[in-house]
Amino acid sequence: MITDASPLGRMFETLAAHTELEPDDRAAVLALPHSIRWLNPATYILREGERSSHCSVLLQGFAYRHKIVAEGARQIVGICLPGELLDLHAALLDRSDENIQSLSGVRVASIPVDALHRLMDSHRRVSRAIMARAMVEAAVYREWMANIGRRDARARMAHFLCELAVRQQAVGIAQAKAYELPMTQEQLADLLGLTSVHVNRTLQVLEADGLIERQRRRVAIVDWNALAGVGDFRPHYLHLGTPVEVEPLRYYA
Amino acid sequence: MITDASPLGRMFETLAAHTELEPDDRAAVLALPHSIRWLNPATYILREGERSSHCSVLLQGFAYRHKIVAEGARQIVGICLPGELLDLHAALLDRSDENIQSLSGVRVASIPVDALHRLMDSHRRVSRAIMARAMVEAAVYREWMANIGRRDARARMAHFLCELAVRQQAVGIAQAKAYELPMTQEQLADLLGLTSVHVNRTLQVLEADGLIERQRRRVAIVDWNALAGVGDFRPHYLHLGTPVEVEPLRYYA
DNA sequence: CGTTTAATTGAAAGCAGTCAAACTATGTGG
DNA sequence: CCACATAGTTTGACTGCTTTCAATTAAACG
Repeated sequence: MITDASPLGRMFETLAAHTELEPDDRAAVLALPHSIRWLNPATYILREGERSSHCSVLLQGFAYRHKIVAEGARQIVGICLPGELLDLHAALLDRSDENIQSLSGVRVASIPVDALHRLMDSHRRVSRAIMARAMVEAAVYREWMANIGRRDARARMAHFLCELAVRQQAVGIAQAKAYELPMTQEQLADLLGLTSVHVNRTLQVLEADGLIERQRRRVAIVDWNALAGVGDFRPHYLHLGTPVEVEPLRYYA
Repeated sequence: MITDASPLGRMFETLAAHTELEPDDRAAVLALPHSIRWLNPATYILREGERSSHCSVLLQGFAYRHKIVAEGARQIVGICLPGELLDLHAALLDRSDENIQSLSGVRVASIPVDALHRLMDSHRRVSRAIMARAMVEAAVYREWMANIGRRDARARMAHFLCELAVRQQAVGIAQAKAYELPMTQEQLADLLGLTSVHVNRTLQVLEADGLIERQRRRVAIVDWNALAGVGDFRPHYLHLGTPVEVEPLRYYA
């Protein structure tokens, strides 16, 4: 439960999800200097090639990571949810190799890189927690690679829908029975390594088969077990200590 | 130049490549308790689902990370070169979500997780260096995702061949003019999200076009610029401070 | 409301997959 | 040193999932 009013509270919860943290760790995280911005949808938070002196924490809304390859094709390489530290690599490497862009309207906190380094130097458990988060992020990258490289369109889509459901529930922003999918079909296509036309057809098949229902930008997973089966979805790679309870999702409760 | 005889010397060099480290950092890394094993090709170093109390450092030879999806299809999600810390996630998360297997015969050092934690707690620069390496690893994951998701077979293969050339040169194990590709075409296929049949045909085309030459398990990049062009290869995502000099590679000369 | 953006549909083409067989190394034991 | 076994590479014919191209419909927006 996130009962905390501090902007960075959710970030702390995210860190504490994988590593045991103490009250003084919490105090140190919440005490990080930061400035908060509201950004419109589709705003760049970080650009490829950019050098930056601040790290961004996503407080509210969704963001995504993407890369542009030759001929302008785009691959979305990650979806970011509230509580996540978006660009730790900015603190540790030279220039960014990816773009990060808001998907919805977002609230973002900027933390000076120096402050983050001081925090990690002084609080070993926090440092470890941040590292653990980075490990989870890498695990998700690996799973996506397997998803794109070795599953067909139907399975890819099913897998992604399951992942997003679980992750949204894990941070407590899914309404349990259905969730928001704040993406166009073109974005979904760029995420799954497909074309938007094929994404459209794939979604229709999943709906026709009674696995999901769609309504605007919302998705309801009608038959969780079937969808997870189709997508070969096993959530262990998300490293959520206690498996999140994933009950069948429905529009109509 | 790696003029160091200590087994962990190469690991230190790898860490120092992205973060400035001091002599006492070096001493601390080299002082890590460890045991060394020789492993045959195709030996598992880590298995999915496994919990482990040690971290492995690859000292010599090649290894690869992979995941198995439904119906037994395999996706290779990473190639590991000497000097790399293979399974930091073992130290920070519960169970492994991937398999790590030797490609060639390898020499591996096992370091107790506790010792690694103590090192990171006491040496902030080393801790930062390890984190930076993890960031680079993640950057490679992202690039591979873009490679698999948004490039055709020809470009995918070209990109991978370029990456491996640069990375091998970066750790000083490529003979500059040509390098070892210690993989079967089936493994290449599982890495690129293709079939072995198509990998075979793709390699033949690259050779016929005069971009590469093949001989056993060795590859020679005949026309670097052309190959990098075909593969849309830009090495910035490898975050090698000073760009590695990549001269055209040839067998002869 | 008109305008723009996103979703949907149909038909045709193509890149890569599948299946099966032949060929080439490499290695082993007699 | 050769016969056989095994693993990996190569080739051909055919199939098919996904893309491409184009046009239409629906939704979102100011």
